[in-house]
Amino acid sequence: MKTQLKKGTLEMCVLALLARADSYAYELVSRLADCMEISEGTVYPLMRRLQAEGWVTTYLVESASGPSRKYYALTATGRQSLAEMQVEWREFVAEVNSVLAPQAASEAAQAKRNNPQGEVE
Amino acid sequence: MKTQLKKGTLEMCVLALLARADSYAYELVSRLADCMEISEGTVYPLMRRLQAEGWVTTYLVESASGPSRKYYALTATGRQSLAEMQVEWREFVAEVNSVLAPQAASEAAQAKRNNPQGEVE
DNA sequence: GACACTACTTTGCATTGCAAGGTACATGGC
DNA sequence: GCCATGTACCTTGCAATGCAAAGTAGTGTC
Repeated sequence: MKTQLKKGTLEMCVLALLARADSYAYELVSRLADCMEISEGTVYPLMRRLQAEGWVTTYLVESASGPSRKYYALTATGRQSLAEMQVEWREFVAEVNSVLAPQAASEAAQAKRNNPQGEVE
Repeated sequence: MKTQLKKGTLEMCVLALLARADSYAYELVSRLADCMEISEGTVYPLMRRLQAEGWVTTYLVESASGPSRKYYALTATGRQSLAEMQVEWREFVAEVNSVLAPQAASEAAQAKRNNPQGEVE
């Protein structure tokens, strides 16, 4: 079931990590493992998709001990898309929560208004 | 993109609606439309899946004006599964939020502790 | 009967996770 | 040198589950 929940969120999570620091794909897998998991079989096609969208660029860095690393950096377009995804995510979470418990959802909406990062709907 | 976000959540949302009142599939579509959308092509196979899992039972009710309606009712097993799904959903949301903004996520975790419905992790 | 609405159903497709398999490079042990 | 291990990259087949589109059936209205 978790796998299905993840669909649609991993791109955004990867972009969010890259917004904080450039990474190579293998490193992203371990950085993400702290909070959630993404498999290697997923991350490479995913990075390719992000690149095709123009959301990331790549550069190679020689490694002192091992193969060279292909780093990914967020583009301005990618940063913009990440912001839009985050808005969509928040709206989506609110929608689901309003289905699960309409009363609790309105409390969550209040908490969101008090969140400095949040945007008033 | 929204479509992918929805994957994994619709079963839970449908169970949540049924927890509040029995419904027939077509009605579920319109009840859900208030907060989020589910297409007809989705809801019927989904109801079949829920039934196969033993989470819902069905009964037929003659309609005064139109074809008879196939109502779905939540079973005790379904109610249990719904509760488990909700726990998983909350954990998942927290995970994603912690990736998006590690600091804001810890604030959300505090808000969750103050939520009477919440469960302390 | 034709049309619109309600209610149900199926099917093909697109998308995107995962697991498994593989390649290449560097290092260390035998 | 050969093998094992770890790092880093990559591909492929599959499963699952949304959606759109097509269809059927019952009822009411014109």
